[in-house]
Parts: sequence; C-alpha cells; structure tokens
Amino acid sequence: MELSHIVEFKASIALRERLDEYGFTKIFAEGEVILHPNAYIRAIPIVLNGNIRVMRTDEDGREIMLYYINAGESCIMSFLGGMHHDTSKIKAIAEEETEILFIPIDKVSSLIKEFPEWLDYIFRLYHKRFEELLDVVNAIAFKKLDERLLSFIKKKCALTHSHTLYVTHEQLANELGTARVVVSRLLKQMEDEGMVQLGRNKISLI
Amino acid sequence: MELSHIVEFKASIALRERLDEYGFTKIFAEGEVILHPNAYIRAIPIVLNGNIRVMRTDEDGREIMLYYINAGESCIMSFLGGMHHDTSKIKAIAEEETEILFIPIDKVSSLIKEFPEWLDYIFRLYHKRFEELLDVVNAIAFKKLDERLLSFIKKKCALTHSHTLYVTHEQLANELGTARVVVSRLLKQMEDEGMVQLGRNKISLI
DNA sequence: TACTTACTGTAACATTAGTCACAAAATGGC
DNA sequence: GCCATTTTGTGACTAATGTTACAGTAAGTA
Repeated sequence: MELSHIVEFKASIALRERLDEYGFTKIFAEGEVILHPNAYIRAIPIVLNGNIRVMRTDEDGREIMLYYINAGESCIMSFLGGMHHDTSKIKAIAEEETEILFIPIDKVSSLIKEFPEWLDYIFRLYHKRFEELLDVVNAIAFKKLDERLLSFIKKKCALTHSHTLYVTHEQLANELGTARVVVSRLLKQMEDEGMVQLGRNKISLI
Repeated sequence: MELSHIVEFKASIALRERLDEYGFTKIFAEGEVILHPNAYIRAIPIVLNGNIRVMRTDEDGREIMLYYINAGESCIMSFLGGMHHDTSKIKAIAEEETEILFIPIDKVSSLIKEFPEWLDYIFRLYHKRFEELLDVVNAIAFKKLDERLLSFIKKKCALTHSHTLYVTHEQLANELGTARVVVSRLLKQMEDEGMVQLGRNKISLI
C-alpha cells in the first residue's frame, strides 16, 4: 500500500513527502514481535503491507487479542504512549509478512501542527480502536466462548479473504485467552453441527 | 472545580474564556443519565464537579462499568463520536450530583486549531481512557469475580474518600455485569474472611 | 402497630469453562 | 517404512458463575 491510498493523505503531497523523509521502513516476518509490552516507544508504526495483531498480556503471561491493524493504519496505542513518554501496554505481532513505516515520535507531534490531515488520520484511528476495544469488552463480558470463537474465526478468514484458516487450536486458544482443550471441544461441537470442517492446522467455514 | 485547575488550561486565559463563551453548564442529579447509548452527540461534556460513571451496554440490556470521569475530565468517547458524527456507544450516568460544561462539537474542532493546549488535554484523556479500558479488558478476561468485586469496591470508596460504601448488592452486580445473588454470595464470603463489614445498603472496608 | 416494599441470605441446581491425563492421528525427517 | 514431534480428540473431574426459588430482615409509612 502506498501512503497516497490513505484517505487523509491523498490530497497532501507535502505530508507524504515529509513522512517519507522522517520515517524508515522495516519488514517483519510472520509471527515476529513488533512491539513488546513495557517497551519504550520511540516511533509510531504505519502498516504499509500486511497485518499486525495487537494483544493484551497480563502479568501471568496470559494473552488476549484486541484487534488487527491493517494496511494503511497505525497503532494508536503507540502514539499515545509515545506522546506521554510511556511504555507500551500491549504486544504487537506481525500476522503475516508486514512492511512498516516508522515515524519518530518527535516528528509525529510536529507534523500535527503543520498538517491538519495528519491529526484527522490520528483521530479516525483512535475512534476505530476505541470502538473495537469496546467490542472486545462486550464479547468477553457477555458472550459465550462458542460465539466468540466463531466470530473470531470469521474475522481471521476475512483478513485473508478466504473460507479456510490455517491455524492450530493452540493458537486460537491463545488469542482468545483460553485453553487448547476448550477450543478443540468447541470446534468439534461446531463440526458436528455442520458449521465448520476441521483438518490438521486447518479450519474451513461452511 | 474551575477550568483554571485543569493543568492544560492553567496557562491560557484565552482558552478558558472561549470555553466559557461557547459552553453551557448543566447540573445533573445523582443517577441521572447524561448520555444515552445510540444518542447523537452534539456537545462534549467537561465535568466541573461530581463524577460520571461510564457504562457499556449490550443489546440485551446487560451493562458493565468501564470507568469514571472525574472533575476536570471529559468524556473522550463523546469527542470521537461527535467528530465523526457518530452515535454514542456508551451510557453516561451521574454518580453523584454533577455539574457539566458542554462544549458544542463544532467549537471543539475549531478550538483545536487555535489552542494546542486544548489538543494536549484531549490527548491526555484519550491516553487515560485507553489504559482504563485495557484494565477493564484484563479484569474481565483474567480475574475472578471476587477479585474484581473487591477492587471495584475499593475504587468506589476512593471516589468518596471513605471506607464505607452506600450501595445495594443489586447496583454492584449491575455495574460488574453479573447477578445480585452472585454478589451477595461473594460479599458474605468476604465478610466471613474479615475483609468487609456488611449492612443494609452499606459495605465497609476493613 | 401493621403493612408494604426493598434488600439480603441461602440452598439447590444448571451451565460454562478450565484442568489433567492420555490416546489417536497426522506430518515430516531420516 | 520408522520414528519423533506436533496436533487433535476425549473422558473424567473441578471450579466458577449463573439461575431459580424462597425465606428472613430492615426500613418506611399509613
């Protein structure tokens, strides 16, 4: 994805040039950790290609997935954290091979003053993330695991525009914040009900 | 609380005057709903005195508390929602008698251009809310109810600078997103363990 | 005081999810 | 093909929470 495809950046060549000038790109392999919990934040990432999975981890090492950052989007948690010289409260992992443009945090704030579209971009993403977080709260507070599992599978499928997912039950369990057996049990149930078809490392929606 | 006590506003008489000029204040009684879910947002609230409780509600009417908005703070969800002409995803209730200064949404964005400290204020609150939301996610994903209940009671006590809380088990249950019997059961247990003392409409931390 | 209402306590039971243990199947390397 | 490893399936059990039903108790008020 080119920066010019981001709606807020389309009209401003100047902003795009500035981002190119200040930023540096880096490519992460699938599964690579982009941002560790408690790490200091020096730059905010804009995803050019690929996807980032954002996880919340607790002290005991348990994790739960919060949302995806798709191409064209940024990690707004980093932005806030960086602005306040705070450490990261989340963990970001490349869901597939992912190319990222990093903008140093000091440039981020100076760009706000110069380019209102940059601020619009930040606000739009904030809004999106906030709503996604609220959806997560809803899901874990009010939904049962089978429902969460199903919509999680659907979301993952949507990312790859496919009906088949290549993941292990273990991975799903980790991202949902539960145990592998639980996921296996529920998946088997869903297969019996004809909702999915299971294979090794493979789940197909029907 | 005066606007001048808000750290970002201290230095700028001009900003405070503008807020006074554009805004209008309103007083809400304890328990009054300030913002309904799905309502259109035309103004963002700054709490001058009192506290607002922000709840997430799901389609079936179940609720769960997200965080408090204290004096000097604003509801950042409204801000985002308002900027994007979106409806409210949350419900805001006056926890006690609460005085609120409402700033019309169109003024909010024009103030950003004029007063960088206004933007700083917004960012600071975003950051705070985001972290609070993450804490909520952690709590409901990984903590057991007894632990959540206890820390919830402590948080409520902290609001009033007291060791005694005047609420019913029903209210606590609603805010935790669970059932009254469950809360009663856990509270009784906590009383047996000498952690709290119970009365009608009353819970004292020991 | 007597009545009503709101709040709390408790038992019994159902459901959901987590845990442990181990078997069975699939896969990949040799 | 054989073996090691990873992944999946399953049963049995425990723990946590939700649900229903009802009794007891405090407070308010006519």
